[in-house]
Formats: sequence, structure tokens, C-alpha cells
Amino acid sequence: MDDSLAVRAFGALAQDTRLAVYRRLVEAGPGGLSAGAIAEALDVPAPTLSFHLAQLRGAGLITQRRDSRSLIYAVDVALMNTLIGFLSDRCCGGQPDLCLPTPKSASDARSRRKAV
Amino acid sequence: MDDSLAVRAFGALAQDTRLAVYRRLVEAGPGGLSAGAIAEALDVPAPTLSFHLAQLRGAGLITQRRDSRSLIYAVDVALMNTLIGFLSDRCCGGQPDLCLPTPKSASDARSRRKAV
DNA sequence: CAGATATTTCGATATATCTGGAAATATGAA
DNA sequence: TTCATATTTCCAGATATATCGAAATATCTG
Repeated sequence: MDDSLAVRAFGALAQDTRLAVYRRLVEAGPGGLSAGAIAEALDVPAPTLSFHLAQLRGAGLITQRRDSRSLIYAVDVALMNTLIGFLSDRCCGGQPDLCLPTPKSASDARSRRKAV
Repeated sequence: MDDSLAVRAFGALAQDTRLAVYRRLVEAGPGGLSAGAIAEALDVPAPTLSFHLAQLRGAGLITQRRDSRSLIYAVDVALMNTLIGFLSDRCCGGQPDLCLPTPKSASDARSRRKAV
């Protein structure tokens, strides 16, 4: 993953409304949600939401598809996982033990790093 | 993890220089690096770097300690892991299988989600 | 203390982002 | 077609962020 793509992705998540939208879409999964449904759920004016959806989409975090009059947005699971790997990439150089999420489970950090 | 803390953290990572600094510190691990060492490595003017280090610190992503005349910055591994968990929290609602990092390894996403 | 080193704070300018009303576009229904 | 629904694009003002020279602060050394 390119650094500038990561900067765009993190930038897209660095805003209250957008983070809330993204989290709803992560929870919704591949089925996604219509713009209207998101606007209603989060009580955001349509133009404002449209702007934020475009930002998330520009960063590659979500996809768009049309279903009749509605536009459905859905999380891009692959990029989500890439970003997760990017955050801890090469963590602690030669001593990966220092990067463990919790003292008890070592497999988390190890498998995550491999997946990048 | 509070949403606004996540917004601050992602915002801190949403800038080229800061992301580069953070990634150096992640690689350096708990030992950290001095401001001067980072400035030299990334070729950033001292005031500019100082501003960005303050942003990362304000977001809780890095810590600061003094060692003689130098200030040493180091990654906060706990917040790094919290952020990682936050990204995929509740992913795909009832069907976590849809969130797998890769088709072959199911344990990654599962253990990650538990750790949040 | 005086001088040298390491880093920050100040300040001014430049650039980017957020917001939402009004108008435009796309689709479906009568 | 004409009307209704769903969503976007346009726009302008308000707010926030990035940059870095100059000056200030902290710490070590002699």
C-alpha cells in the first residue's frame, strides 16, 4: 500500500460524520445502505452527506452502486483490512513481541503482520 | 474507544509527514527516536517537525520523554492496537465471515475483533 | 556564569476542508 | 409526458490546518 493512499484513507476517516457513516457501513457489510437511509439514521442534510460519501469513495473506503432511484454505498472490506495491516506494519522492528494487542494473545499481532 | 478520539487519531495520521514519522516510530518500537534523529531522517525543518510531533502526541499516538538535551518520541502500542480493532469493530454485523482479510486465513479477523 | 546544542513557541501567510441552501440530474410511476 | 422521489453538483462563507523563519526555552559543559 502506497503512503499517499493511506493518508487519503485516514483523512477520510478523520471527521465525525464520515467516521460515523463508515462505521455504519462496516456494520452493514457488503449489502450496504442507501444514501437516504444513512442521512435519516445520522440526521445529516442530504448535500452534506453526499459530500462526505464522495470523500469516502474517493479514498476507496466505500463503493457505490445504483438500485433503482437509490444509490447504495457499501464498505470495501479489502481496503479496510489493508489499512489495518498498514498501521502495524514492521512494528517494533526485530522484536514483534513488543507489539502484542494484549499480554495474553500473541497470535493476533503475528498473523496480522503476515497478512500485509 | 470514543469516536472523537478515533477521529483525532485518524486526523493525526492523515498527513504525509506525520504518517512517515509515525511509521518510523512504529518500526523503532518502545525505544523511540529523538526529534533530531527524525528531523534528519525525514529532512523536515525543526519547527515543522515539532508541530507534527505535537499533533501526534495530542492524538495519543506517541509519547514523549526527555533524555538529557534530547526529547525522545515513541509509539503508544496500546492505542495503535485499539485503533486497529476500532476499524473493523462489528464488521458485517451477523456474518463476520465476510470480513476476512484473506480467503485462506479466518483466524485474523476473528481474533482481532475479540481483542476490541 | 557563558557558550553550545536540542527543541519548542510565536506569528503570519497560504492552502484545504466543512457546511447547507438552491438548483440540477437521474430514475420510476401515473 | 408530467409529477414525485432520490441524490448530486454548485456556490460562497466560515473554519481549520500546514509551513517555516525568528525568537524563546531547556539542558549540558567548561
